[in-house]
Amino acid sequence: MVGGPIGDAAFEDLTARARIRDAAIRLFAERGIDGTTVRDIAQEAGVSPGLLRHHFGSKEALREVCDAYALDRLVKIKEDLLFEGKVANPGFLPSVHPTIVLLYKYLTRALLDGSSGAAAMFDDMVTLSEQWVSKHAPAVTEDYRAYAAVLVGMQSGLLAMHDHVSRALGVDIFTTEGHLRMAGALADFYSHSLLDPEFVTKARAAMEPLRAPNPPSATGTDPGAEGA
Amino acid sequence: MVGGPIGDAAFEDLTARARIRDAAIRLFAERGIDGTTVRDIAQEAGVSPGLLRHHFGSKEALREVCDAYALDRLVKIKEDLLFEGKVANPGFLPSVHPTIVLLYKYLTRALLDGSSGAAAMFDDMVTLSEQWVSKHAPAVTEDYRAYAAVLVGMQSGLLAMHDHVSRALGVDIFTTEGHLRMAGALADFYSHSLLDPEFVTKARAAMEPLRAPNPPSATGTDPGAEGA
DNA sequence: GTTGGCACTATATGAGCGTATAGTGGGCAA
DNA sequence: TTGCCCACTATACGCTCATATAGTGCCAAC
Repeated sequence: MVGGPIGDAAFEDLTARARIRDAAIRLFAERGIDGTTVRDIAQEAGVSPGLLRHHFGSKEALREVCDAYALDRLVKIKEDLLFEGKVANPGFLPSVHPTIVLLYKYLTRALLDGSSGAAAMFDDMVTLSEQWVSKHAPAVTEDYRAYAAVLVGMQSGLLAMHDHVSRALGVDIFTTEGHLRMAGALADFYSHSLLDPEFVTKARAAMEPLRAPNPPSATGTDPGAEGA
Repeated sequence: MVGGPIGDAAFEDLTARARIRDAAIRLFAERGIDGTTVRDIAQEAGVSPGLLRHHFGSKEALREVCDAYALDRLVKIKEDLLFEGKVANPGFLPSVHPTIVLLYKYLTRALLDGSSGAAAMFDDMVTLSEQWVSKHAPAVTEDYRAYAAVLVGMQSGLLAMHDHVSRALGVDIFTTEGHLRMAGALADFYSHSLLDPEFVTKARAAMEPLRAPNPPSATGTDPGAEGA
């Protein structure tokens, strides 16, 4: 059993504690930690602010519970999908999809706001990617660790830029249509080389002098600069 | 003339207005908008909170001035580098590097905190990338807009994940050493195909059914999932 | 030398925050 | 019936924030 979507149904069937936790995850995901007040959470959960304190002690403690719960929940869903063979079950994926979207939004926020649990997840993902790349695509780089860190950083960063990417695309990337469009572009990205290897070799050589002990770094290949 | 680094020298030579603006850019970049108080800014600039109000009217107005200034400053520096031929001038790049790093940090924050100026910059970068890709690498995708949006989203998102990437790498990516390491991985990323095109074609086909009108999107290729 | 204006400071105000605590009501054991 | 526990509410405290306003001193114009 994976449990219902965090967002909606069976609202009054949940214990107040669970309602508070779910409301917190929703609001934290949408507005960030500092952008959410305990009063907001209490109102969203339909309880008094005092009850939140009664159950969780403090906002920070509630947040840690949310971190752990979101991480755990996402792992469980993925296990169900991969090991319980529920991918084959049509209707399972659509049923958990809203929850997955919410959890990704929450964890992305947690990454930006600085949560130790999310940071550990990030590190795990880097290590897993590192192993995957060195095993399945060993020729792409000589520095697996840096490659993996950049890969995971760009993936999670892309989600962090959700609003801007959606705006540029004209469609929310968390809708089916938007997600497919983004996934298609990502697939292109991973399966084609954007830059001429020769050009890259030259650029690398041009940067080489900076590796000398003293002077600060270059900006010519600075990420976030112009398109390429 | 590009002006001195925002961060440090000639502190007391600047007008109070400029000191306040520079202090705000520094603190906003480091702690975010909401994480910075007008008292912090005033103290950092060595003036009273009242003077900040006198010159800028409100925190939000100050922020807009900072947005415009940071954008303008970065454009000017890039123009100097590209069109004034100052790239050739050794010593120019190292002299402006700290400022560039600061401006990137600031604009990344502005993107995350939601500034209209930064959003416009993002859109411009997407459009520029779109044009560049369709002209110089037309074979990589059929959907230039989505490709460009993802490209820019990942680049800026990577900077947004600065702390986590640096931690995973064991070195701050805004130092020379860290930057070179990250740039190297990025170069690998852009010049080699990570995934087998055949595998991608299959994955794309597997996702195709979702394009049907109704059901929500899939998660099998969800970005931010495991390494690949 | 006086006046006017402006950069600047000190201090006040009111809202909103997290947190604290006293109180209430209903169900359950004895 | 009595007593007690516990989920839950109402209210208040202390703090910090952005913002507002009254006041000060310098400097240039006349």
